[in-house]
Amino acid sequence: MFPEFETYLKEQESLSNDDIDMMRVKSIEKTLRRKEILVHQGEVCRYKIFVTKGLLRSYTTREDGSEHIMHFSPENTWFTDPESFANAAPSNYTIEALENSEVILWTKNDLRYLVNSIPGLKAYFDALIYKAGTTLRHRIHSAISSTTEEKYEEFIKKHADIYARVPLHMIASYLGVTRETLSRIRRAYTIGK
Amino acid sequence: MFPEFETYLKEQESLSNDDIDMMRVKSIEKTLRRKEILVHQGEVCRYKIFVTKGLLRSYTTREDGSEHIMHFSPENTWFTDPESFANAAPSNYTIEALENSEVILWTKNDLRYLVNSIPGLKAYFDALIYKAGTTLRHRIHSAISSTTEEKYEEFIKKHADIYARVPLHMIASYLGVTRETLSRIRRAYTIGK
DNA sequence: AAATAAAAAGGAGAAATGTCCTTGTCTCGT
DNA sequence: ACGAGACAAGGACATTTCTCCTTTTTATTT
Repeated sequence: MFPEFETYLKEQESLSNDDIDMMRVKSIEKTLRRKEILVHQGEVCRYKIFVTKGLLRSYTTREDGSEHIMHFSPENTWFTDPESFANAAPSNYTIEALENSEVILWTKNDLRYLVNSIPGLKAYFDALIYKAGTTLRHRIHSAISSTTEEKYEEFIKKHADIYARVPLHMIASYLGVTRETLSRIRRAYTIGK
Repeated sequence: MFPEFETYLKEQESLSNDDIDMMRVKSIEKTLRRKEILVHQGEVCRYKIFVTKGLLRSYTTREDGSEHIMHFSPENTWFTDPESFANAAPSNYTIEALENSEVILWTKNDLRYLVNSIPGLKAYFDALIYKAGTTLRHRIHSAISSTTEEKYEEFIKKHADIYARVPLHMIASYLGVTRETLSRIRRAYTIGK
């Protein structure tokens, strides 16, 4: 579990073995079964998460029972609820494993310590935050300006890996439409080649 | 123009007069008339912008001529196109003054120099980026999970200042619906008190 | 102050989406 | 390997939104 993380991180950022060891000491390894929930809506998301294997999602449930998926996080990605994690506030989201997964966790305090101790780690996370911001802005622009068909088409192009691994109704939920609408879009889309 | 900025910034972050002077030296003051465009779609957004007076917006224009508003930036807020600014890439957005406005500009190089020279400035911008991220995530969640009426209601509550200053068709554009739809929502909303 | 432009509301029909339902297939867990 | 549950597709109808249009009101400019 940690070896996969080590391999990945060394590709991303040049870190010494000592640096990696510091991160290992503070890390918590966890195995999740499919459908297992890591953070329940209303709980504090105490961890920054690195997914070494499998796939997580975060979603909210409204009063009427409808689910709305905020994010998919496959292997070799970082994940958390930033608002809950940063402020130790109850999370609006449920974080669930969609496949049998393996994750590494760090608490906020430990992560702060690591960022202060390991040169380059702050810059690494800053770059990730910048990229995440780009993605968020793009998703907003798409939400307000694209047709459902365009959103679907972009999703399967940009997230072919996720598309192949999650049920369609979750893609519909991520895009903000019902599964029936997505089904209609797909019909028209496949016929139109 | 700069005095307003100085007043604002000193409230936000404890900076020495020397720090402020450094920022002043690198700053570019600019006055914009209503409807004047600061960055055209396709141009590089070379500046990080602080609005001391007035109101800016960023928007895209699609092939069919429809406009989609990404952001409103009133006085005492920072603004730029992060993707264009960071990478010196052509911007997808047009940045336009909606009122006669006054802005202060810094280039990327100058800002990098300032952030490296002024203690606390990096942390200040980091905090702004975090808050912006929270806003973006909230807007996405709203886009995929709220009804148009809920989006409208939230907008006028959270952005009462903007609501009072921009035409309704721009709010519709920001929310991702046509002005006719917004008009209908408002009718139902006002009747339902 | 008058002339011009912009903004808002509303109507009517078309298109898209949501809702509720059934059916057939697939998949997962035991 | 089997059975229960999840998933996908599609039909039918209701609702929402879009599109195109006119009319009235409000702002802006000269």
